[in-house]
Amino acid sequence: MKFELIKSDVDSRARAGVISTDHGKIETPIFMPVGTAGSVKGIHTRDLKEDIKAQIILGNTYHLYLRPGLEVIEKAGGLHKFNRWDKPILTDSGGYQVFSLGDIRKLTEEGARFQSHIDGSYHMFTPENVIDVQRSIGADIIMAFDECTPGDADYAYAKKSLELTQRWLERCFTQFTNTQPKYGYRQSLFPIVQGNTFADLRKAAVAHVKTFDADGFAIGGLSVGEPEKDMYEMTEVATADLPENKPRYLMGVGTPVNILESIERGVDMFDCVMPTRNGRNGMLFTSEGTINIRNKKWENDHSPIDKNGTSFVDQYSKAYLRHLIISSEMLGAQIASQHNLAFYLWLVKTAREKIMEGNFSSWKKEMVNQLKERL
RNA sequence: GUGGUUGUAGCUCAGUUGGUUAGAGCACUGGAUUGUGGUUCCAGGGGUCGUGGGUUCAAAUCCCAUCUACCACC
Repeated sequence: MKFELIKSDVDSRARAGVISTDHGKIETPIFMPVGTAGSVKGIHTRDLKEDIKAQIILGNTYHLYLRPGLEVIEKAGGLHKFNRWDKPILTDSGGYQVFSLGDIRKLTEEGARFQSHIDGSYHMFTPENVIDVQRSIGADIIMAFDECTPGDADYAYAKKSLELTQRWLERCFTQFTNTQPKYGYRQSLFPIVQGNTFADLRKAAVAHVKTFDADGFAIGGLSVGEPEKDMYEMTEVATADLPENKPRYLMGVGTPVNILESIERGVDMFDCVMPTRNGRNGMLFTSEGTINIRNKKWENDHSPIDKNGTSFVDQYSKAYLRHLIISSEMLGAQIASQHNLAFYLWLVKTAREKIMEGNFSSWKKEMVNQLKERL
């Protein structure tokens, strides 16, 4: 994998670049739709490509490992063949699931023991086997196994946790170096910067990850309950010291405003469940603000969902989409997800254009105000 | 016609030996959701307790009448 920095903004740390993988190029800044179990819920790959214009999607190690399991994916020839998505894929390592499924985990130096949410069976993730699993899934970008601390963790816990994540990172890279891709194309391993909301820990974490010859770097442990202000501060602390010539991936973020603020702070890659999960529950993001389509005021509004939208689904009326969502019709979740993803991809594409034109900052300021509106 | 059962929120139902301001789930109206368990959480509105009498300090609860729906019998 290769990253080329095309243009740096004059007024901020915002950047435009291109990532080249064996499955094609990714123009940054980019948003990556989340496809947990090998599918972006409710969206065909055709629409993902042609309508939403996604350039890379996520898969989830935790979920794919539990179901369908590695044997099936290997027999399919890897995830790209299995789900018929021939562009780049990134897999999350499962570190976040260990955190978010908190009740059923046990962390040790060796790794994380957890119980399947599907059948209650016991499993162990270690830095080594998480790399192996991601070799089997075959994503272009794979993530290190880390511990993601909750937003309100105290300093002592954050420090102890960071040190564990750092030891795990060493083991991830050792395993990565000692193994080969299974399907004939290259894979890149991204370390993850932890350190919670403590600037000195974040700085130490960045210094540590830079000692590895990685193709890109992720910032994790944010948007997990900490104040928004802390999230921006920690992002700045991280991007200040990360290598200029490698992409930065802010994990799990976020709202459209979060994304613009983070692009301004030097982030190149994003993923978030918000456009799909919140979409399924009736929350729509548009260039004019946020809509809760369940609200009664849309009951008889027969205007398009988003008159400025780029997706064909934007032609459906608000009243119809409200009816579908309230009736729990599958099509409602599909339309809302597709609209939101198309909007997110439009947002980062436009941000990139503005960076290229050299007027990102003024556009971003205006856009952020508009995005905060509730319609 | 006779006997029995039933009636409490939009729906399905709780409601103790009579005892504060009659509850729940779903639905409805708002809000939340950030490296996805097709969610989950928070808040709110809404009831002449079928109707009319009676007993009692006090009735959704006990008594009488009446209406409604259903069941059985004639």
